[in-house]
Amino acid sequence: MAAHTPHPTGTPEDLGRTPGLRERKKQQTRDALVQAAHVLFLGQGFSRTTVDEIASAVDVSQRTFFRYFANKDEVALAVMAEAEDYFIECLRHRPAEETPLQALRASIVKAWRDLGNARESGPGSITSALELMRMIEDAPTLLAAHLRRVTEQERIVVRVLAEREGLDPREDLRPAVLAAVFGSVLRAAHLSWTADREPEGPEGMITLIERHFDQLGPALTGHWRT
Amino acid sequence: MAAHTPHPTGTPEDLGRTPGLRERKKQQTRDALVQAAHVLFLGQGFSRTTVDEIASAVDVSQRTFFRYFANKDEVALAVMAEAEDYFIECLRHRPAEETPLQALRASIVKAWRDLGNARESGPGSITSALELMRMIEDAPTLLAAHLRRVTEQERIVVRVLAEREGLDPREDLRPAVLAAVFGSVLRAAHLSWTADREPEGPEGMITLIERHFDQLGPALTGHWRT
DNA sequence: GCAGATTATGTCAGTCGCTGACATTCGGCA
DNA sequence: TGCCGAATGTCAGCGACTGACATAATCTGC
Repeated sequence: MAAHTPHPTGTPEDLGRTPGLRERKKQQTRDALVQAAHVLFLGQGFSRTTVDEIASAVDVSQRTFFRYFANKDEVALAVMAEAEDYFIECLRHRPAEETPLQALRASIVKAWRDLGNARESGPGSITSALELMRMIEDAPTLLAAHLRRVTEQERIVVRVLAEREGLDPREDLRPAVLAAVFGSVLRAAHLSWTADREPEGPEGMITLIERHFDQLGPALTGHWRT
Repeated sequence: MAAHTPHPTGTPEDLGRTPGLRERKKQQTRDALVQAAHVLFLGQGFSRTTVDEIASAVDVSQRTFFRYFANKDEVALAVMAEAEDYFIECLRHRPAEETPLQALRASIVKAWRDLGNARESGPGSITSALELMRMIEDAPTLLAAHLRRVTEQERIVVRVLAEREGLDPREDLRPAVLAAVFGSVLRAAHLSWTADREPEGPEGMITLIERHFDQLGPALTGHWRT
């Protein structure tokens, strides 16, 4: 809103900083679409909200909506997508001394915590993402789309892990296996979250994730009956 | 076609064995739909096949198709659904001495092997299921639907494991975690299968699954660089 | 066998998600 | 100011899916 840059085409360091009016307006309508969709979804449910409603709430045509988002699912998952990207960023900057599993666990906890401390409310807030997760579970197509996104993220995790440890993911199966296991533990934690319906915020989610990670060893080894 | 039962309402043991003409015809058209869909999908791709085509190939109305299958994805995944059910059956009959992880691994191997040895070809054959898996990967909505099915299966696995070991899955997280890990290892193996494009049949898939399971321990523990 | 209750199926109209094609408007830039 | 390209609107259309109602087929008791 408050533009602090007087000259549109200014000093060299302005390159990429002030993206120009056109770019700003695009980002603006994109954010507006996400926000409007979010409000409508939480208000009246995902399936009972039509794309036309979202579009006309922002006063753009339906066609324009589909130029920003490939489908209705995408606008719903846009908020979570940011969080996922941030997690990847965290993973890339973990110290090399950590084991791969430690690095993954530390990254996801850091990602949740940072995002939780950052914006408290608004369209991109973490509480919004948590509300979204509840919604996902009872919208079949949305859940499906979300799972697909998760698997795409897993592929990235495989690549990052392989780079980090300096090995070829096609020869060594460990990156793929660990990425898959990591993703599945997270999903189990998420399911637990939506099922138990604990009202705590991001910190509640973090402890849930930690609890599930702690069960990884016990779940895999030996008999369970004492 | 050749009716060997002279009396429609026959002996007591006929109850549930001969489901009546109506029920038989239903099963018949259902099978025909699955088969026709399968042929069309593999021939011209999933997205380029319309429901109308499938329906008219079996000479029923589109509306009837949707009374058998909730959506286009479902008819594509119908074949794999049988295999999944059989796996659950295998898991239920594993000896109690095995650890949960051993039981899961043995069940999936047995399921693939039995189904591989059973019907060599036909609409419900295992080779069909393998062909399907290739198709799933490049049909976004289909992949999404498949992933959703997988998570539903995981919930069942959680229940079976909890019963088997006699504990409450809401208190003890191990069933949920192990089920999730198991599912993720399988998905990694499946991805590997579709990526490497090894032409071997069910046995190839089995060895792939075993190889991935063998990497579970190594992937989770310690550093990877020697 | 035969009415009458059930149940599967067909037909039709309609909604919604999504896409291609073309015209129009608006920001970027000389 | 005037041109270029990008963003948007409009329109027509396809395909997945659904509700409502009519029709035809099975099943049931007699």
